[in-house]
Amino acid sequence: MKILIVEDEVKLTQALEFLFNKQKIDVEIANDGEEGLMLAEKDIYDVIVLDIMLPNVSGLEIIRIIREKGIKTPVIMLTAKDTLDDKVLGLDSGADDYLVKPFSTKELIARVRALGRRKNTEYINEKYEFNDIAYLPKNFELIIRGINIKIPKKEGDLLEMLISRPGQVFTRDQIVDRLWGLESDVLENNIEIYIHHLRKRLEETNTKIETIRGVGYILKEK
Amino acid sequence: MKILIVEDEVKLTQALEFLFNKQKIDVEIANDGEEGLMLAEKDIYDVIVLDIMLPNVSGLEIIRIIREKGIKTPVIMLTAKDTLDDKVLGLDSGADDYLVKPFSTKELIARVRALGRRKNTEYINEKYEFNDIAYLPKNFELIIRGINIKIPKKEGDLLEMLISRPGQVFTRDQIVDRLWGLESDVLENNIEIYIHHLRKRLEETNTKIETIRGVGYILKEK
DNA sequence: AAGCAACTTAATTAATTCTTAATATTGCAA
DNA sequence: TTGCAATATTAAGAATTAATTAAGTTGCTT
Repeated sequence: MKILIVEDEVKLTQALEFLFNKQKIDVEIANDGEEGLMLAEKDIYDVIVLDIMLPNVSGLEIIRIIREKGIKTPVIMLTAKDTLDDKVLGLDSGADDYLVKPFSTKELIARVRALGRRKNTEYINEKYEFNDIAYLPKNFELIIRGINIKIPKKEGDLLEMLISRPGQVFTRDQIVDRLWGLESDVLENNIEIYIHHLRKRLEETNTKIETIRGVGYILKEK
Repeated sequence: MKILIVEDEVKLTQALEFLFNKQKIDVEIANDGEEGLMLAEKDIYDVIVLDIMLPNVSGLEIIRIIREKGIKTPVIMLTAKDTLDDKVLGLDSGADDYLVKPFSTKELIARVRALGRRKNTEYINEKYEFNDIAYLPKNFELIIRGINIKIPKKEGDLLEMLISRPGQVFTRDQIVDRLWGLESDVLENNIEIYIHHLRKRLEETNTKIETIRGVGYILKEK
């Protein structure tokens, strides 16, 4: 699971990053609204944690914009007591949950987990299932015909991305961003290599990865 | 998605072009009002970004004229703080959104995206449906009798254009402009080739592409 | 510190898509 | 109805993008 935290208090973000990492949850940080919006738009996160009060672009703005764009990633809002407004309370803002500052980090982690796992959300934390395959991100295990196969991390991350929303196209950019981070400059060829590895593993299954030339890849039934 | 930017600051337009391209958004630039109007009239863009203060013809003029002509492309206005007038603020000008200079390029990109994806906009939808066919531009998939067929990009772009407004004639010029860009010098014969490909795909359906001799093509029920 | 697994780079091969070009057909006007 | 311009068809080769293979590097584990 990979989450985005948009929050301008640097100390807090550092602490959260550390705690989430301990829980095997990857974290990307944005320290202002503008950067947060840019990252959120990438549509590569499982959960977004969003402070309302932000420099440049407010949290509510960010939600509005990404929801307009059809991005359905669950959002948890962080609000100070004195900025608690009805929109947030009623979750009309487009957010899925909120926490009032100061909050317990344990509580936040629990809620991130809960949202990441929620039914109806495309991402499910514990186990992804599609067609005749399943994947356990926690142990990087691909399950085919009841047999669990441990696969390398990068392969796992890629598979997780694809299986989290089968039938949806993931662009090469999205894949690079998610697997190698934002300002990485790995050769795009690496995508093809991991796709290749996964395809080999899926050979005997009824599931395939389709190429959308010039765009990206998509997980489908054969 | 393809957008038109009408703005006389060359440095700004160059920067924007670069940034939009990175987001896989095609950009056409006009550096003065006259050229901008000429291009906007072509009615081949998904979004138009329009500076108010322009040499020759003002941005407000351009909107007025294209709206009079029935062109519904969403428009985002760029205004300096000191030329912010009520018309723009109230969006009575015919524009759909506005940004005050200096603006965050990320914000602009976000808003272009939001408008480009808006329902009822002619281009860019999740799914186009007409008669007995449908098209998914994201995956370049044509759906016939419940079967999804992947088609090449150029074919897809052409189909998207036609199916976005069925029953409307698209001129050969519009098609060339949209598929190959303005100063391209591909042989016009290419249009016929792609029309031909699409027709083959539509053979078994109840939908056809009709030739309007000397003008262009139109998507219709058989 | 050696050995192994995972990851990255690089180079080659394969496949698809786009364009050119050459030829055939159609529809319209004189 | 003949001839011309516009459109349709087909085939071939360029160009682009992806797949594959191999070799080298890193970093972890024991």
